[in-house]
Amino acid sequence: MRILLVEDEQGIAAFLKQGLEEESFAVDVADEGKKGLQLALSGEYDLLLLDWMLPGLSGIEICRQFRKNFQDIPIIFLTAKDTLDETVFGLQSGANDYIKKPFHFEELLERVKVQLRPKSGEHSIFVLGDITLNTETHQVQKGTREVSLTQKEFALLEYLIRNKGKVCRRTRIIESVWDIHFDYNTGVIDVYINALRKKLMLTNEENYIQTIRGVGYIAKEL
Amino acid sequence: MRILLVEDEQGIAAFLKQGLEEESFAVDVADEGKKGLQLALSGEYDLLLLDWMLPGLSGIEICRQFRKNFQDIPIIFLTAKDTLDETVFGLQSGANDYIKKPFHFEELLERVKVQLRPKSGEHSIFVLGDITLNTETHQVQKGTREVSLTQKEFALLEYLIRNKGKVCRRTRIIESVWDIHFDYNTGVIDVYINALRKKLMLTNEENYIQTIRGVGYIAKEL
DNA sequence: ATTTGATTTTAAGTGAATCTTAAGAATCTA
DNA sequence: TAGATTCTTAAGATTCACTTAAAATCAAAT
Repeated sequence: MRILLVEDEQGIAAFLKQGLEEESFAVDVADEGKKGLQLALSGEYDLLLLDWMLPGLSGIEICRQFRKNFQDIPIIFLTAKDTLDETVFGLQSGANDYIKKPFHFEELLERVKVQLRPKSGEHSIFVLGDITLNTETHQVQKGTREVSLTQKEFALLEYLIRNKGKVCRRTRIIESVWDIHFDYNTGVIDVYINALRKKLMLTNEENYIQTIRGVGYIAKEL
Repeated sequence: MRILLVEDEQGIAAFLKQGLEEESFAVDVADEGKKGLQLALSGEYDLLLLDWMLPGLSGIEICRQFRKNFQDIPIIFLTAKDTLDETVFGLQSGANDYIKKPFHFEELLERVKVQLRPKSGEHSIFVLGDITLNTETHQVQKGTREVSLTQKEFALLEYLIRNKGKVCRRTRIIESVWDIHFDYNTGVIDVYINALRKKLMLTNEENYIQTIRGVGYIAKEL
């Protein structure tokens, strides 16, 4: 799930970005209104987090313009304002929810998940054969054995399992897991696939992660 | 309240399902171990009733695997076995109660209700290996030795133990223990983890508090 | 109000784990 | 079989956690 965060305060932006990424969202940050709108309109995001007060365009203005083209993408406002008027105004302009600063990250996360729920039915536990991956606790098990994965290994496995049964192209993988958007000619993926297969002890009879030559990989049950 | 019943004997399953539904529980039945675990992991249940002997996975195996992801959901075993050994084994693997077949439905119902009773007066003593932490008296012991902790040290240890077995992310820790919601890039956690390990004299063989690089820490028994 | 001692936080150097790159070996496809 | 793609390994770069010490903050007592 891709989230666009438009927020000018460095600290808040960094904090939210990290927190959300730990929850395995892909987060891009714009620190200024105009750029925010531009990115938003690229259509690559599943959810928008907009600060209310922004240099350039205000959050509300972004919201209104964005809604002209995208009706279904949820928008959540981060706002220091709490007067009814303003809030109503915000919701009228097409936002789905708002949250007052200062807020607990938990609370934001909760609302983000609520907004995304209908689409993804988000469960924090994913299963692939006898492999379970828990995004909540960041733990992976193969059968009864606990497998310890590094961050990148975990992120890659999560991506594959989330797309279980679908072919995952290398370009997509590198975009989602590594956040690299150009320059795909790197061998990282291979290295990490290798690491995963090793740690999960996948054999030829139990090749939950198969390679599709020239395209990418696919995770599937046997 | 949703209950998952994993029981292979048709008759018993139907009997219990009906009885519990009359008490207005929502009951799902799995007649086989593997399916049982799968359903359990969906996270939709408030209580698990597990038969001891099952085709596929044994009840105990389900219990153990389930516990890795869900610490707070009560589990009751239905068992024909009554030797002390086996029962102890069951409770050790994470069950909250067990009931010997044959049993009166009333009795089962009673125990179910006990387990679901709103957690009143929160347990004040938490245990991690040979470490005990008493929120009532604010005391901590390692084995027989009393360990004196400062407020923050205590708060951190309490947080970790309350979430025993789960990975605690740094952002969560800093939110819950320090109440810091932005600007998390501080080294405090490291310093305090260090202090705890020192005061508790945790060695490499006895590392109740393990670090998950890039993510956070986990408190767990060995 | 000032001092003192304890606690909490910041900061910085060090070391270890992880990430990335690169290159040769193995495998697949045309 | 040749060329391309993927696998595997190892080494260099980088990031992150550990540790220590010192600064800042807080609380109690004079």
